Amino acid sequence: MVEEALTAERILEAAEEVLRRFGPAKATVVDVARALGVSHGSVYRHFPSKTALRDAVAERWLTRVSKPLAEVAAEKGPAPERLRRWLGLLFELKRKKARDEPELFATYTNLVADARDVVRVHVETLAMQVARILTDGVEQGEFTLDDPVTSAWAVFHATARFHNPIHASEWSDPGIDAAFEGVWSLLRGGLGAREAPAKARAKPSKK
Amino acid sequence: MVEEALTAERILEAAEEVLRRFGPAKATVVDVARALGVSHGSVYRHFPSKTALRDAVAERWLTRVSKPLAEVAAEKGPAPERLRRWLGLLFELKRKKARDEPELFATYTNLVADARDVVRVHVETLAMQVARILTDGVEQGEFTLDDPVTSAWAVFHATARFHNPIHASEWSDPGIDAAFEGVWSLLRGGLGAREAPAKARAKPSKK
DNA sequence: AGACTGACAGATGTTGACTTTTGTCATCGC
DNA sequence: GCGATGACAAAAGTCAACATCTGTCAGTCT
Repeated sequence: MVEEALTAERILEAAEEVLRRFGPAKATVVDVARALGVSHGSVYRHFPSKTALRDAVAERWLTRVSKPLAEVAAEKGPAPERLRRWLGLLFELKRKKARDEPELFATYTNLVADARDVVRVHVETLAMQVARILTDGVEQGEFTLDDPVTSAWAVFHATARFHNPIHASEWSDPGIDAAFEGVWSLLRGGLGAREAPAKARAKPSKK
Repeated sequence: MVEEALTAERILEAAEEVLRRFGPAKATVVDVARALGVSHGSVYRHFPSKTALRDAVAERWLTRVSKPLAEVAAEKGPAPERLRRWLGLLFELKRKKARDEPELFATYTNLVADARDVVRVHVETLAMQVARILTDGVEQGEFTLDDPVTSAWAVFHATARFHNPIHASEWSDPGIDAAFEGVWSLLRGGLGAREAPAKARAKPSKK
């Protein structure tokens, strides 16, 4: 009988399923191995530690968050509206994960608390997406900014309440959407947002 | 021999000292009573529960935070500079507390996690101080705002990273002051900050 | 009579013996 | 030889017996 080869990919799928079922507190490497019908020693042939396995699961999962955001960031339209949609989508995605996949979300929250590398990379990816939108906006004359990267981080910090899982318990507060509106409107002003001048549409003027 | 009467005030002092020594996890009502040389039953004559006692200690402590801030909020000078100083002082005070009084700070962090009333009042007090500065700024023609109270809350949410104790572990990061600068500069723009027009100094124009 | 006590019940926390889990590695089978 | 195994040591987690703590109240002292 042909057994399917044990690959990192298959382990990740099984691990995600096990995490989804038992949560980060109860899921063990033995559970993952059992789901695959192998010994737990075999899992250690593909991942150096349980932590590495958990990080890898989280990384896949975080990529599924940042991919739709990357699409928005790469759009061509007006930057202020795009940034608004991007931030709204980020908040919406995180909230949805927290609601619909509480066990995987708990795994992510643990990673954030540990300040693990996966999270740093994820956050940097997102900040660079914001920076891209801001740069577009500056080129299109819609934003007034000295340094889009610094501003991108500032936007990220200022909206922490709406995407950092440490604040997840506040996401069901009744006033949270109004709070988001308030912060957004402050940020839009802080970025010097205005209608793109018609001339800038055709060809951005120098500097 | 004349024993000093057992008052709520004396209990609070002893409780604060006990909390400072043992932290919120280890301090007991019996410890507080022992420090005062009375039975723990007597403490319950003045506070209905351990929680109420802890809240009362935290309230005293939080007042010591918000009082110097209230002084800054009540100053007369230019509002943008005043807001900047107010936010900087808030951040500085919280960081100092976290560094110098870790046990009392842990008590406060627990209260925040429990979403207790004392904290809600503290946060509302602070937001109203911000609102006051913003209102002054609008009257002096230094800010452009539809609704200073909404903006005050937005400022508060956007700066959560720099005063919410849930983020205390990030306050020793090397980049934290730069992050604060970045967020501040975004906020200042978002408030429509500008030099106060000379005419406004004498008498604010209507609306 | 009112402030305080101390014994008490139920809730909460601690301890330590025991179980499970993580991670390693010599060995196996294809 | 390569991937997998399973026996093993060390680390971490469980759980029940035990200890402490919270909150109450009948009763003492002044």
